[in-house]
Amino acid sequence: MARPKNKRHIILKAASTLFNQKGFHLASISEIAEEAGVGKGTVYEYFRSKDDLFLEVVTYNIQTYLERIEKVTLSKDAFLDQMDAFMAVHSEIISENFKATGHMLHTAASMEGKSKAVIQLILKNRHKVVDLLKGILLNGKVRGELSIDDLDFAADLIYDMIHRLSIRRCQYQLSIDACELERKKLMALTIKGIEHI
Amino acid sequence: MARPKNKRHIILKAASTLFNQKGFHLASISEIAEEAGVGKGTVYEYFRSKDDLFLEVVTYNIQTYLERIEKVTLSKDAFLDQMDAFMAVHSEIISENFKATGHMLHTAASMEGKSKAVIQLILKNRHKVVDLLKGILLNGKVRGELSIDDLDFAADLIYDMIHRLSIRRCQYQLSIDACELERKKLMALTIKGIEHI
Amino acid sequence: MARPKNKRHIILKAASTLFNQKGFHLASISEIAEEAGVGKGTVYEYFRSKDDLFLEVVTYNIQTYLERIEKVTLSKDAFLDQMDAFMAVHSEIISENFKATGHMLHTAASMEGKSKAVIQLILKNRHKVVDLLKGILLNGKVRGELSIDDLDFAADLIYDMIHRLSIRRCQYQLSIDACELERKKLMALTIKGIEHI
Amino acid sequence: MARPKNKRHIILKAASTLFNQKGFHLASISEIAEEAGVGKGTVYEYFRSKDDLFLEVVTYNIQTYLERIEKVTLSKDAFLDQMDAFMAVHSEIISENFKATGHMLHTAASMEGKSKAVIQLILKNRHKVVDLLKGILLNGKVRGELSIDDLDFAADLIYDMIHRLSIRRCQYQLSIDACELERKKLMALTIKGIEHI
DNA sequence: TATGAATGAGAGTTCATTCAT
DNA sequence: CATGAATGAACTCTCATTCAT
Repeated sequence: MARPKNKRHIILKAASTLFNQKGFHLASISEIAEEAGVGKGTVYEYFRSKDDLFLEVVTYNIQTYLERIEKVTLSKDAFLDQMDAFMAVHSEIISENFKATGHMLHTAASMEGKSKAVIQLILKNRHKVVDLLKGILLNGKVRGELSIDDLDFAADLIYDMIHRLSIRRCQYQLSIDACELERKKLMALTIKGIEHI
Repeated sequence: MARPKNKRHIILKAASTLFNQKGFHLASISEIAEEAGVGKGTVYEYFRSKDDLFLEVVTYNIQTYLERIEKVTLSKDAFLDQMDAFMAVHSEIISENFKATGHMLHTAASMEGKSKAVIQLILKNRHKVVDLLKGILLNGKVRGELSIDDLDFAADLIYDMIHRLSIRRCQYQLSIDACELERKKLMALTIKGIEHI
Repeated sequence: MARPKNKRHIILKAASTLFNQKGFHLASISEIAEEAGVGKGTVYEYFRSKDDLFLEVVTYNIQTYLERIEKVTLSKDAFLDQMDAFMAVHSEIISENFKATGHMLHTAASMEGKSKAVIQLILKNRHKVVDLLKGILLNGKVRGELSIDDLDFAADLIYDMIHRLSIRRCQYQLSIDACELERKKLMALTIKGIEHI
Repeated sequence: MARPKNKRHIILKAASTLFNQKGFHLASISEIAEEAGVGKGTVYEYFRSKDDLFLEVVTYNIQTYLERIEKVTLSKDAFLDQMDAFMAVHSEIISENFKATGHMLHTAASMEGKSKAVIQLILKNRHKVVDLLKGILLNGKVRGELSIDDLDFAADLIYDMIHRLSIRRCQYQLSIDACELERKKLMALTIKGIEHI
């Protein structure tokens, strides 16, 4: 079980890289196998089909995402440090997985059967992340750095804002400065409201 | 020139429907032709290639989007009515074009050559819509229903919020009630800020 | 019958030009119609099919060839002048119709049904030209410029030599000088024999 | 690498047969695959494209031609025997590859890019064969069976004569007798000159 | 277990031909 | 007569998947 696991992982990484670079349809099994340094047939030893491989890639990326974001945010104490860390990691991951993410969100429905599994995965992941964010906000409240009542809604909303900012950074290729500016405005706004800007 | 225009339009609609239902790669020319009730070759009488057809579909949908949203929002006077109308139409259109929209945003980069045209189209469209939204906000300010200074930033942000809400409605298949609730919270928040909720 | 004949002729010329430029398969009816300045359907008013059109082009070119070569050679008196004229015109025409000629000779068999007509045409044409050449040789003999007995064989052979030289000029893109040199050697040789060179 | 070479060769032969029978455009990859007894996709495992396959067929046939002609002519001693052998083999090969040969000579120009490679191949081949022929003539001279000075020219010319005779045999479907008669006259003539016939 | 040669369904695209106008 | 929009058969080529080794 030592080697298999390893090879499986190598293929998973290669697939993730290529789904990310070219999207689901334009990434071929041949390329993935080559990228992984294994034979084409070997891919089918570990994954039933291309759809299956894709599903596993999404699963893998989500797990990795959660692990990275948990590790980084929990290593900070202050509310704002945690928020910054969260945003930085989220943005970084979105950037790394941009095309694959886009794909998995938008054409999942056309995968028939497997799609529901993908959607379920994403929803479950979202809940976990929003929960994590809620913990950060609660921490801020406890530490007196923030005064919000509806933490559920706030967490959900802030997650969306952060996600959208990360997506836009990729889609419109925002410069780092532009990104930072938006980020600050965004933070101020979510806390104070538009009227105070 | 009497019929041609008509048939071109029929193919465009069929293509839009199928790109929407299955995404770019899974919607085949054969299917599009069948959906349009024409022969496969006829598609190529009106569009140079599948990529070209896709570009035209995006162009067409964006034009339609702008026309619909302008027409509806300009038929209202009060700020909040305009905002409601904007959100309703945007959400409706996103719902109708969900997959095609997703596709055009996420795999455009892999279309080589045509991709830039698609991205340009989308950016130009975004600017127009954000401008329209700024007009609505300005109207609210003029009417004393709203007091915001940085209209540019506010318009941009609100557009994203609305868009994200619309996307989520499709992705997570939110119920109408859940949607409405989020919408109201969103409106309140963008105006008052999280702290006031 | 005034207009039709004219339009038919225009299409024939256009088809000849394009079959010549691109060969049978790569010259499309659309292009031919465009080159002729008529509608695609019009081609089918005058010719049953593409194969039929091709057959008529070959017929037309052969007739033109015969007319040109007769006219030019009969305008000279001296044997060598006639020979030079013959070679010049033959070479010129081969050059003009290179691809179409090549095509009609080599893939005719794959045209099924029509092929036999084409081959018959070419054979009949060959006999006529060889006869014409025989006349020239006879003239030379009568004028005492040449002493050959087996005129039939000589004419046949010389025709082939001239034809091959013309073909090579096209295939290997011989310079005019190289061509002229070969031509002179050829003339000398056919008359005197290799041993005398 | 044991089997592959073999399958590649089978496909090459099948392609050669069909290009020969129907010409480049009318021989489809499906047919070639069927003739070779393999799947359509298999052809593309061994050859990048139809153009590539065609180029390889031409290369292969030229190599085979050279090998056969060298082997046969070098197995004779007497000048006339060598000449006879040369003519017989050349004629036989032309007959076998008639349409493909015709095609490669006449529509090569329309193959864009690959055409130059084909033309280069043919020219190189011609030089090799003419050299071989020159060797035969030299042999005849050395043995006192022939007295020619300009061997280069003679070899070139004789090659053309032989080629043309072979081509005519196919084009006009000459009977073996007619062919033999022409051949003898041709031999006599090239050596003695028309005037001596 | 690992491989890659073999496959064929299906993709996008072209074009000779037809026919309503 | 003249047209060109419409068609679909047939083409080249790709690629997910299988299976003998």
